[in-house]
Amino acid sequence: MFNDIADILEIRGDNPFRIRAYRRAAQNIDSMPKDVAAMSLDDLHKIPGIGADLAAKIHEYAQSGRLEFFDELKKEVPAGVIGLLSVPGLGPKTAKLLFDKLHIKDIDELEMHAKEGRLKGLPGIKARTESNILKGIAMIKRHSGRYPIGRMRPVAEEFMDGLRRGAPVGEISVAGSLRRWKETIKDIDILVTSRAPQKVMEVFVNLPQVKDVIMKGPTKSSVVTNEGIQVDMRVVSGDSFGAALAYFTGSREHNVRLREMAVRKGLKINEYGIFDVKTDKKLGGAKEEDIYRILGMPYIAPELREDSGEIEAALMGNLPELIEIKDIKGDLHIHTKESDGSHEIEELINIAQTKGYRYIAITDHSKGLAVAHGLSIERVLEQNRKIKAINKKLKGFKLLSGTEMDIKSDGTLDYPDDVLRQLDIVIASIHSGFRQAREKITQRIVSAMNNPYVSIIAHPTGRLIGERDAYDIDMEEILKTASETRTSIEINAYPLRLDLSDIYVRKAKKLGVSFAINTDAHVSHQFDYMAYGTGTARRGWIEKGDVLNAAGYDMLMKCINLKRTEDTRKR
DNA sequence: GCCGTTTTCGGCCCGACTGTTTTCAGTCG
Repeated sequence: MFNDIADILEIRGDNPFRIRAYRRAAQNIDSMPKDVAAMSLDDLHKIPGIGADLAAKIHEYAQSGRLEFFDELKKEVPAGVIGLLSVPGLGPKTAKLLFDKLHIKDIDELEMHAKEGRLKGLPGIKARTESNILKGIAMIKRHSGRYPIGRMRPVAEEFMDGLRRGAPVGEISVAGSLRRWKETIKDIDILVTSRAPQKVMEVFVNLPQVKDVIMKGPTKSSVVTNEGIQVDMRVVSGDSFGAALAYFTGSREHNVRLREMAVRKGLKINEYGIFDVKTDKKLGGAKEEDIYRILGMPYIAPELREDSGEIEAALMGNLPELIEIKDIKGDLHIHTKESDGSHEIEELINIAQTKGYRYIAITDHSKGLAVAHGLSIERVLEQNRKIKAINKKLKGFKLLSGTEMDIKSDGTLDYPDDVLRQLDIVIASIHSGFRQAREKITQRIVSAMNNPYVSIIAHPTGRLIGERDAYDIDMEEILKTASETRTSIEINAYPLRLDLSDIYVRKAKKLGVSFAINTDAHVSHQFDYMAYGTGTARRGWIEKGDVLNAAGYDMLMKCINLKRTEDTRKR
């Protein structure tokens, strides 16, 4: 709602800083793990960017379900006019013009007018603008919104390969939200250094996967792929690479904070470097670290750059030592041919060893998940025996016998304790009853965590990004129970899941929860999904010590057995 | 509309590209 208000204020031509205040508040609320509707006025006021006025507005909406200010604004500018802003190249000034002069109230009306050539002749609009608007409308009709990161990474890699092969590039890097490992990505940002920017641009806009060129200048170009994905590229010289990377990686909010700090110190930051304002002398910019160092801070990892406390932490020397992919010692959630995977155990061991892992857990589905050929008690015990036999032959590598046990829709577990006891590790997860009431689903997971043999809750919210919403659970209750019962929460690295999500990961960490970062691999190449898992973990400020499968084998087994022997079950 | 070891009033990040303009506004990131 605050974003909509900001849009309307923008169309009205209101004070830009007031508009920014609404946007900043919206962004900060969006990244809150807590429901702001349940917060007191005092607590609301503590959220950065929310002062007396916005706190009162949130409160008003939480109490009455309405916001009078918003209702009043909508009388001035109909909701559909806000929608016009989603057309690329069409901003608030044009939206206002179209609404005032032609009474265009939504995208359909805009398309009609444009097709009939009735936009031409308005001040500042000629044939070119009209056709650009039509192109923009066609584009948002094809696809609007964001793509899951798993879809975007490979596209970015293709572009970078194409540039490396065909263009005179030095350094090359993804930037933007892709580099920050956000779970969904709007467009791909690529930064390169080159002494021949024009040449790079020519190669870029002529890559085979490019369908349309949105803009093309000497240092900055944007294209759209055949699939409708926008790719922005920026070329700078080597001595500006760091500054440009920082600028282009964002987030916008993080950059604004840095630049504000710079201004107070008599400095200026842009994509070319960090400068002394008075002398215009360049103080740095070849490396990202320059910017942070000159502002008096340690380097802040891209995943943290959301203006959600990382700058304060950096200034205080309290930044986390984020987990890295090389810290991962094994994958604890893997399927074999026995259920719905593609490989035999022996093949999986080979793949794991090439990854440098010290152990993996074999966790096929349990009997309740018949569609995935879940293992009967007999089959899982047979697999357990087989794993123990293989283990004897392995050197410097351990195989854990496990299961991804279904938490059935009535809340019971799919295997009895005397079966679970024989396995090395038990993951529990939900595959049915997604639409049950909040208390019911929460209770299913809580009671699974209260079982001493359940070490990990896999994909705890069941969401599939862009396809299926999370089921309705009381996350607070689940994270609290996880912490109390020494149950790890999975960060499922499957790119469509990324479940637990970054915001909750950070909250869980504050509650003392431990994590397992697992790929849920069903086929060999999915072992590579681990990077998405660590990316999400890093966005949640996770350190090596928070992660079960960053521990060595002995410590891992110690953690699992601690819960088993302690028996924290509520009786 | 927010915010303050420079300020409770007066600031609030910075630059590239496009299309329409004869010098710049609008849009975007």
